[in-house]
Amino acid sequence: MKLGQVTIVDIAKELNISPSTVSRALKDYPGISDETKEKVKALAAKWSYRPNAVAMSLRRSKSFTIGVIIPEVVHFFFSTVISGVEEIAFSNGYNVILCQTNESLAREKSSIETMLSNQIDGLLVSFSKETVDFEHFKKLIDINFPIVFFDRVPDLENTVNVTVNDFQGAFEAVKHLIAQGCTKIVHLAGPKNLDISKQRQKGYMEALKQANIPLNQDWIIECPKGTQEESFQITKEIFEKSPVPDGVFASNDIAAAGSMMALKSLGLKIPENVGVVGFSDWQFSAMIDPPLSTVSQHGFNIGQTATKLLLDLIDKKKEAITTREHRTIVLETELIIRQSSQRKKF
Amino acid sequence: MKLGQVTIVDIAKELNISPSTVSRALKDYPGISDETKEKVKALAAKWSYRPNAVAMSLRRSKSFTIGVIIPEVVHFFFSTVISGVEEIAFSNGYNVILCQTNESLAREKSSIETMLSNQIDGLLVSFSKETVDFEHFKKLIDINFPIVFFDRVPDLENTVNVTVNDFQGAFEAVKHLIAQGCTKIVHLAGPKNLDISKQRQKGYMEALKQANIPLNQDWIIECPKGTQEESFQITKEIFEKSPVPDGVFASNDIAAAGSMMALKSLGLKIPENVGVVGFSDWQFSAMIDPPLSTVSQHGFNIGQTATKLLLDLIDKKKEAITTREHRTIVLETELIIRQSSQRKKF
DNA sequence: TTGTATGCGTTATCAC
DNA sequence: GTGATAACGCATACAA
Repeated sequence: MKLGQVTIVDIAKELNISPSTVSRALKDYPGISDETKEKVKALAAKWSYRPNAVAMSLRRSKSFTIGVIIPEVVHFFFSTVISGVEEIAFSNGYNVILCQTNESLAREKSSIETMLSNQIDGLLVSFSKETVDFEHFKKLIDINFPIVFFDRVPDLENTVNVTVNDFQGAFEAVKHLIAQGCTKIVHLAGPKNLDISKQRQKGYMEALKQANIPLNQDWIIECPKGTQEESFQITKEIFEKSPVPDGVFASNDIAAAGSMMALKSLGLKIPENVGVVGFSDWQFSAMIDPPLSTVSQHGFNIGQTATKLLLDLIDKKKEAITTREHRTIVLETELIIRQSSQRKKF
Repeated sequence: MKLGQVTIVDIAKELNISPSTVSRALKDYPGISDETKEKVKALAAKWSYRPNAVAMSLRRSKSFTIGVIIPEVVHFFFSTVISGVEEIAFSNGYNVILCQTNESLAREKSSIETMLSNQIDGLLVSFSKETVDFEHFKKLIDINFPIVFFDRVPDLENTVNVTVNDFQGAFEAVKHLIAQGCTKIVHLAGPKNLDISKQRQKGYMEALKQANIPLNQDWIIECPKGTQEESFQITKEIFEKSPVPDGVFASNDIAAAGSMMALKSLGLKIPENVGVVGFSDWQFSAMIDPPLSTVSQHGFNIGQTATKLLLDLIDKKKEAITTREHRTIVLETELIIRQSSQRKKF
């Protein structure tokens, strides 16, 4: 019984055969006698031989590892996505190596470098809020490196993206608020440099337009940080002015929750005085008071879809199919109506 | 300008020097002329040379990668831990490769195999609820493989563990409930095979004992799944019987939330009729109605601490210090008092 | 059916 | 100061 890592050579020596025979026996190559196979496999099992994936990576120029770059792990949506990624990757024999950027561009760049150094076969990215220039991604795309963007997608050519229909999701959320009798609806918008923020804002505007409600630019407020405190503050300021709004559409649930706290502190009732809808369906959203209506993005599904696409790209690359197509998969959102917006029942 | 991966050999050829010289120049080895260094570094930069970490791993038998095994990514506590792990790993030049077991033992085993195959330098583990036999870990510990357990720690010798003081946390939570006037306190316990569950239950019992409150075994109910639905159901059943309890101490916040919903549905007021305290301080806990009192575990800190310990173990192994010590770092918890348990103010 | 030789990219150890 | 060589563990083209 050997200590530490047993190699193919150890087995070969013990059985007085060549390493290549061992290698072939272990992989059921045709043209190896059953007897040899048996012997090799038995000893491999006995010594609990474990192939060295690093050596295989080097030899075959393939690591069976994909990298995932996300802004933050501690973010319900992203952790859901990771879960989906991990699921598909694992069942296809791939490993997942993870880096969070903490919304920093510098960290994003260095993480990518490290991952490339580690010979990842492909990359899954949701870039940071600081990322406005996409050169570091463009370089990879130009050399046809498999990469799939999700949720936050760049304005670049020849990319493969997975997003949800943010426009439609926002549109329906606001349409719902209007149907519930809201006419003065504030939009707590996300960071301006993210396309998802723009789309959600567009959806908001389109819903107002279709209902012939005039747009009040003062009621579109950017929440760059997206924290509760921020939206708490912003909501307070707006609702202390006149005219007082009767609806809030927040671009994420955390902002919505902060907003709800502010409304409560002002003595306003939800949904009677103000209807509120968020975005993302965080885990807490069903549990707060009142339960928050929101737009679900199905993060698990995004993760799965993005990973499947990435594995496709990796396979295609292997087959030397170099025609790279630009593709964006848009998954549908789902409006989840809870109490925070149900004014018609009250 | 070369396409694809540039190697040390490419640079050597271009400059008509040997690969070893290039290697040394890049790492500022003594005994290389400044001129050569300049030339090499310039070309490396120009061609954006990126060292092949896989080749280095093979050569040096060190991958600068650590594996993390957790039950679920979509679990606020664990995602917080990951965040801490990633932080320390990254700043020490290590990569993090992640596998979730989904609470399955089979998956736990195969994940570990894969990671070992990938030559990880160390392992961070919080094992699955199914894991009652620790042979697969024992094997690793016996060969002195660097491994640190966190949160859920095994009953094995010579392990390095990071936990929080679950006993003390539970003790203080229940003591607080008693101080708030609760005398009939139910305990929604965690899975029996986890030490953390046992500790929390002990803390619960000790607090009762010190207050001379007789223990009612019927009021310790195991919630093996830990879902909201489960604790909702269990709570309903208990509170429909007589005598009706006036306090709930749940071994996690999700269970507490489910319990609170059940209480509300029974027309009971929180905290007036029933005081509730949870465990873990999930993100949603401050936002539900009423805000949930809970015991914070400081997951980020756990992740950081465990990773630091692991890197220590890895370094020690390198130095061939083989005296393995058994060590358990116990981090303190923090009782966070919110409305769900504040009966004295009402 | 099996063995030999070579190379994946890097670096430590000699040698010059 | 620099170069040649071997080795990390494995897979495979080519021999036998």
